[in-house]
Amino acid sequence: MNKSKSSIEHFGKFLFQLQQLEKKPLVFGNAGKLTPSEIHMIDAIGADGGLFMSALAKRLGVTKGAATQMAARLEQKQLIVRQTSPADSRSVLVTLTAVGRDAFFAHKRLHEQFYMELREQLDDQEIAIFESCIFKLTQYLREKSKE
Amino acid sequence: MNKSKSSIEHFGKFLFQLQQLEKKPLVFGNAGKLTPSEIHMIDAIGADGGLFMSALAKRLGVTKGAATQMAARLEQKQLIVRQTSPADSRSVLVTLTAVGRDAFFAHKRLHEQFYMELREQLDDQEIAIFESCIFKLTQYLREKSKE
DNA sequence: AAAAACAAGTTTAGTATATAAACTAAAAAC
DNA sequence: GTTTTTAGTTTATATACTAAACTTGTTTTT
Repeated sequence: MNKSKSSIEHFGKFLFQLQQLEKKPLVFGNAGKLTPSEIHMIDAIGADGGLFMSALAKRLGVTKGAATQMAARLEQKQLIVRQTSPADSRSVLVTLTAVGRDAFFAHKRLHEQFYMELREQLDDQEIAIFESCIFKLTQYLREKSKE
Repeated sequence: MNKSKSSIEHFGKFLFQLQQLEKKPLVFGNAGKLTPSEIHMIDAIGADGGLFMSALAKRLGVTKGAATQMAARLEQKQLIVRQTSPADSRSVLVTLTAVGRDAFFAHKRLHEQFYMELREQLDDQEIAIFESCIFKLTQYLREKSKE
């Protein structure tokens, strides 16, 4: 029980440390400084190759209104393009511009590099089990959120 | 390489899922609804048994100004007490009231219960290795942030 | 001991990010 | 063809934060 108490504290601290790393605006490629929320939206769009506003909002876990505002800002910065769908003129398809894609890849590389650094702290068996734990927990949380 | 690509995505998703869980205000004990930042400050104070404003700000990873504002709100809600130190009249010692402690313990129980749920998804070996990984990574990030 | 430097905390103005609710317009259902 | 649903936007408001100026109290320097 004492052991588990200490573990939960380490877990909490780990999450806190990760959060702190993503707090301040950073430069991504030649897109200039982007806030965490901005690059987060860029990332969601880039990972999908383009999506509609509703799907984007859902993926980011925010309301459609919030997504609209952020998308307006990114469009003004010329990192994304919004175009109404020919099939359904209510729908708005969001895609990255060349500069947006540049930011997307810069961010992706940064994350990959960071994740590799983390992996270097562990041995092969630890990596294998750690990653399988993450996968299981992700599945569990997904099921749980459906309830 | 394909395996590792998928792992980083699961890791990212896991962190996102955890973040989503702590987004909306919740009721803690008889302290009423508290926002994530409010309960976070309560947690930091309760875990220490009381601390000074600077230490509190540092622990939360925010500026002293931000800590002052949040503390003012929690004091108004009668969850904490601020008193100037007799040793150094510039320093302000922050402690929890009875209601604040109640919120602290309610939050702690919630976290413990959640962490137990996560553990139930894993077998004994996985738990042992997962927790040792978390510990190692926490240590690594701490060293890294000192640079 | 007086002046300068430093430290603890607060205040203020501004910014980022979000929600909720009212709204417009298009599509689907009946 | 009217009603309902869906997609997205707008607006007003709230939260949480920072940076910088500030006040007050404590050290340090000379």
